Amino acid sequence: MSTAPTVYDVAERSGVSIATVSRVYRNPDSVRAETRERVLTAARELGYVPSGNARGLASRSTGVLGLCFPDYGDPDAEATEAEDEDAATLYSDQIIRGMERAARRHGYALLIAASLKGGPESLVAKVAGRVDGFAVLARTVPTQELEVISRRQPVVMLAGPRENDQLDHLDHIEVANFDGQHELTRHLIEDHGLRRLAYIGSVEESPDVEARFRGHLAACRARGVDVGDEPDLRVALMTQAEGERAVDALLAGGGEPPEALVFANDQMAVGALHALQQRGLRVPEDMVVTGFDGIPLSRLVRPALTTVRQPMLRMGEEAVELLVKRLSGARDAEPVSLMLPVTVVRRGSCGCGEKQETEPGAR
Amino acid sequence: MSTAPTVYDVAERSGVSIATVSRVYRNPDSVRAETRERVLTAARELGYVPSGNARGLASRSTGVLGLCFPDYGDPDAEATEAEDEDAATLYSDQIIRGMERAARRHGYALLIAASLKGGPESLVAKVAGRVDGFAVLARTVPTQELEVISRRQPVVMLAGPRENDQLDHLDHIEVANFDGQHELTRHLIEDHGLRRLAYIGSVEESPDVEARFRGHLAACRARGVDVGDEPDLRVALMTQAEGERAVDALLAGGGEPPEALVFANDQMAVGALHALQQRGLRVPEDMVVTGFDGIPLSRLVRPALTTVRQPMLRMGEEAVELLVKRLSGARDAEPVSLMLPVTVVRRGSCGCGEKQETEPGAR
DNA sequence: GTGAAAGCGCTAACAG
DNA sequence: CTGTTAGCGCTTTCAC
Repeated sequence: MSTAPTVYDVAERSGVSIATVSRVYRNPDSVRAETRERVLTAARELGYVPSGNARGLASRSTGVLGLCFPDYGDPDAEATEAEDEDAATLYSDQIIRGMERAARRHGYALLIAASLKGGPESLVAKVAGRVDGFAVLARTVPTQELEVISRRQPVVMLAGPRENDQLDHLDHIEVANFDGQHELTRHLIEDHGLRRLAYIGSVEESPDVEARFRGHLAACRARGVDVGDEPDLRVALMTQAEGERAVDALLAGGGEPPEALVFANDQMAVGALHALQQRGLRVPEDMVVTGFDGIPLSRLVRPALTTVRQPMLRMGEEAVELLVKRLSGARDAEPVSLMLPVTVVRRGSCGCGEKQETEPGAR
Repeated sequence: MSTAPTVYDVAERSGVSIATVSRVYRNPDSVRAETRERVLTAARELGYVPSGNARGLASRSTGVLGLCFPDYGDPDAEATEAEDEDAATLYSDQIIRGMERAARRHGYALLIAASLKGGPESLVAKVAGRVDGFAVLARTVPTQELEVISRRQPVVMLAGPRENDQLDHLDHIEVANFDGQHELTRHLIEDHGLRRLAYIGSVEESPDVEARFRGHLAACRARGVDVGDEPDLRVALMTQAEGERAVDALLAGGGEPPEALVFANDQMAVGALHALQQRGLRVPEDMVVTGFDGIPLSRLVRPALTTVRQPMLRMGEEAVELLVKRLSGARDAEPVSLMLPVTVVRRGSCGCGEKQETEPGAR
């Protein structure tokens, strides 16, 4: 593999100038058909492929959009190609797919990178330097670094609430966590007449998870249902295993057991379903269970899980739309903030037989 | 957003030369600590982000690996955010995840793009021009184009058999389709004593799917089981819906019904499970069903599906390893061809109660 | 340890 | 329609 051929080589071989070679690729119609063919032939013979870098440099644009997401779990932990895979199939994969799809529609490719740590040269910087604009999953990147970068190119922040500090000039997309949980809890209280609800959250300080809990709180309080300021239980990881453990913890103590277990995500809820089954408790007759996220698994378990579906795919698409909009003119427009509506999916685990969907008031 | 600051701006502001600014980013230790700080400070104040393009141009490398995959389904068909999503979650998503993970380990980012059609400037060319090397899912890209590109940079071909023609210098990773199906069919015949097997394939000319059928054939013939030269049925799409239809087609005709339905993928098999259930037929008592792929759904359906699990995640990882190896020296080494072993997963749908796994002879 | 200068391969006016 | 000419922003010897 010698040195790759350049426009000069192609130009020389086809007897035209480099400008013409360039035109053939950028705007074929602006070159006479015959000339074009000569150039293309020469290029083929030489094995010429235009350098994206040189192009980007000269034209100040890359035709690539980016996505930075957190490094879920360490890459060396060879996950058992079965169990955990489903779990991870959530967030980032869906967003990636949504972005890829939308990007393609607009003629962009997608550059993805999970966070790495490094010297002055961090992940974002690397991505930022190679794309026209990018999306960041909340809390993936140091605020200050993002601030600097976002001064130079469009960035959209995904999930999480709008950052309080200096990032308020970024476009931003979040999901109606509060509304979703609020509606779900309301449903349990009003439609199913439940009063003793146990909420299982996470110790992790995720704004999204917190918003869900606040939705739960609000729904309870508005209806005089007894509820503390804190989740009844906070787990470390929000996994199925933790969900199973949660059941033990909540049913172990004396006193009257709850009528419903309201989980902050589907994974835990699924784990709970297992644990409950093993204890010989029926869902929903003996105990109602609900989740949050709407992962594929949620509708496959028995009973199917009542949950709140997050539109992650759509989030990815919207992110691209926002970026594309900025890139085509509206660079200095006011920052946009989208709140994507969620869907409450009522299924067997709360006692609703047929699947029903509700979309709580999204703004 | 004015013009982005460059090394010159940073150099001027910090009172050093552009060379020093460059060094601070490429090799921090080669610059005196004090100087380095001055530069970094200036950079921060200015909002400087190194241009990946300029870097790539100057250093002839991008730090990015690529993946081209086919455009499954049209992007405008807003899939019902539930049904079809699971299906698509297969192939490309898993590969993407595997590649991303491995790429990250090696300090690379990943550029992904689904096929688009376009002028002389096709998808691959775009990707190729922006990465140091890339993987292509078989049959995503015109052979000739690939041939040209692969003369200039490492390319690894994923799935599909090694292309016969001029692409035999590419590294190549495939999955043991033949072995996997062979072992599965053998299992049905020898361990379950079945003799009347119906194979459901695809009209599409996929080499992978063909290899599976050949594995089936070989297993049958070696044991004197009656089987034709062609699948008993070829469907158009390999979807759940087609799987349901297949059941109708195969059970409609007079004559003795088959004892087992051997599907070329899991999707169809799952559809068949539904259809069978609706007809009041029990699986596996009345009819054995098997799939191929090992999608998450396969272990969630009831009865759980006996299938052959493909290591797509690993394929992504191996692809990156191959690329990295080429990029770090072994550019002219002999082309490598990997055959990844598959795993036969015995579950309820063939009559095996407990889950058992077998890895047929992979080379 | 730091500076000067020469490109990397391409696009983009501007002439012809 | 095609050629000429400047850069685009950074890395990289080679001196100092």
